[in-house]
Amino acid sequence: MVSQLSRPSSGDRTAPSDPQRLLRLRHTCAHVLAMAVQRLFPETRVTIGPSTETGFYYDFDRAIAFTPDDLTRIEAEMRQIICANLPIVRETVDRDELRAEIAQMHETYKLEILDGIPLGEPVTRYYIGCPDPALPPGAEPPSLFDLPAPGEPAPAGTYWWDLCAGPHLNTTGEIHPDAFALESVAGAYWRGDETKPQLQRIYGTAWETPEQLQAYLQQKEEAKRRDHRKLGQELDLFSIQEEAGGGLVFWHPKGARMRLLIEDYWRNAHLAAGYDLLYTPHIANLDLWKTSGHFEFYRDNMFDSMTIEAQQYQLRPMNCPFHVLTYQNQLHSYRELPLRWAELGTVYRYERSGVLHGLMRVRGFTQDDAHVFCLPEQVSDEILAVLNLTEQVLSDFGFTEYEVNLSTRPAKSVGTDAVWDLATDALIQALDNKGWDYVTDEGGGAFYGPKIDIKIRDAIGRLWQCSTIQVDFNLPERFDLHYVAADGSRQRPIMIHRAIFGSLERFFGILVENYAGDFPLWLAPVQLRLLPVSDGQRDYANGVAQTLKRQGYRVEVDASGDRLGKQIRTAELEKIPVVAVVGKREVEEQTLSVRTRQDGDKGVLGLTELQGLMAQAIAYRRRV
RNA sequence: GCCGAUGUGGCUCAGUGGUAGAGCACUCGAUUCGUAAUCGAGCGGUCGCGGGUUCAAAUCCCGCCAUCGGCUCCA
Repeated sequence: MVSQLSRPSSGDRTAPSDPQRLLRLRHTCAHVLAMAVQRLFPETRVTIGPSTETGFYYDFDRAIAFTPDDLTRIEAEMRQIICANLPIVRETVDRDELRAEIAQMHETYKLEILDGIPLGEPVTRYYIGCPDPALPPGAEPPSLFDLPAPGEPAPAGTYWWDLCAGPHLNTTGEIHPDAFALESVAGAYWRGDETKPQLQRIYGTAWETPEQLQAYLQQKEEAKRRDHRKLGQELDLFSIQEEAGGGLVFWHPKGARMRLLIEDYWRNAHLAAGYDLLYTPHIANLDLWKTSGHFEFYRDNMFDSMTIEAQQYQLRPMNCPFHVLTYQNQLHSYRELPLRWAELGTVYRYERSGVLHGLMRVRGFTQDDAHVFCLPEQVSDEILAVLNLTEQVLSDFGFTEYEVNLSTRPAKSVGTDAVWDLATDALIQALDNKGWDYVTDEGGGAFYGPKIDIKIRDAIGRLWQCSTIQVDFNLPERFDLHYVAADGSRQRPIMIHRAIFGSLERFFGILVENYAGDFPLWLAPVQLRLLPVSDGQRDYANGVAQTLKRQGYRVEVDASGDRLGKQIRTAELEKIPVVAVVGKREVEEQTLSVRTRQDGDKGVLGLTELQGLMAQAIAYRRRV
């Protein structure tokens, strides 16, 4: 057996960094993790352990839960294995022999994996360490706890193996012992299927160098610093309260002020882009949802219906049927189309308790929804117009980098293939006209039609899904919508669903994280705070505040009576963009000592200079 | 929903079977002060909720709720 093995060269941690090597390194880390776990907890059964974007994980089946202490021990064991610089050896094996061997080890998951490998494909295993031919199969190999010093050969027979297609590093020593870390343990279903047994997943992160690991950990800290749930609390923007229930958002005055600014911007942008606005109810007769198909296809996400005078009513999970009813309310000529109707429509969806997450995943939220009813020949241009509007809106909020997905027909869906092809082609044509690159997500569409999803990249490089554009041939059919064509015949309009923010709640959360709570001046809930040095300047400060408020600025006067240093500290902690100190000198000279968050002390300014500074930042949607 | 962890004043956290604590915030008093915390006093919690064990429960056990990290799902 040993003769078939290809021996690796010695450990090499200085190899040039390339993406393929990083994948191998992470995959090898997963194996080292599994080896460490099985050495420490021999009753554990192994499953799979791939690399991830930042590291690796391995799923284990073990009756007892791993504790944080266990992770520390496992990590130490991994470091032993790495420092022992054990060879990693690939072996092509006979399927039936391996099956017998695995069966004897009671590694049932591995057996399932083995049987899932198509006949004719080679079956390989990867050793860590070198199997000792003298050691009978299944026998306990020597302990790794008394490994030799790094660089010296490991004792013969110290090994572990995993059924695996690879590829891997050549030795465990190629992993830098200070460039990996175990991160967390979590539940995960076998094969990602919630009807299958739940396993314990240990997550780790791994990099080429300790510096890269540190950079990653810093990035994680940075994300924690920007967490909208933390900042939402600290800046008093919103809350989610246990008494009311999970996933239901309370907008506090400052958050509500920002939301109003966002909504105002949105309304103006839509009116300018040829949209009309609608307001429609939050509940409707259940029959409406049966007609629309939601009751059949979306029921899992709908709250239970309620009975009102022997009729069933349904809290809405989507706005589209209401816009359809509005369309249906009268006969439309082809001359009227396209009709573009937008609504900040609040919807309620049942989400399983475990998935709720701050503002990003809630049970009640407001979509910036719109539906375009148009002629078939208008579809492509209308989608292009939506893409343009989306780009304009997102970039005004500071997002200029996008990743675009085209999602095609899912398994659970309505309509004929021909109709789906037509809709998908219209989306592709619009994307081509816009000149945007996109990736296709096969089967990722809504049940009623294909869609374009736009993800935005935030200040620290993360992607967030916001905008969505969907072509729908289904609802017009179900509701028997029509328009009167030039020849007097009745024809079916095509419906485009679209949202730019997606959900106001989620978009707001993304804004908070993108700006880390340091909002551009046009969005800041409080733009300017005046700080009186002592009580004698309070009247002057109030007068200045009044003047600016009348001009539409959001201004406060610090009424705490604290000393100046404390007032500045408080304003900094609240991330107020501009503060103006008012002392005796300023009152005498009718000036203000201005300090901005970005630039610090701006010196003494007159009122008009301050207005100019602020007006410019607002006009350019900049931070100040 | 599932796995694991967590839940103590408005906020951040200490307290592991024996009379509930600190800092900040808040209120009051003194100070009227010049660019990131003035000093002092006071108010404030049936320790997430419900049940159980015990002479005695924030602490141990059970159930539920919420939050956090994941899985599945998703705006």
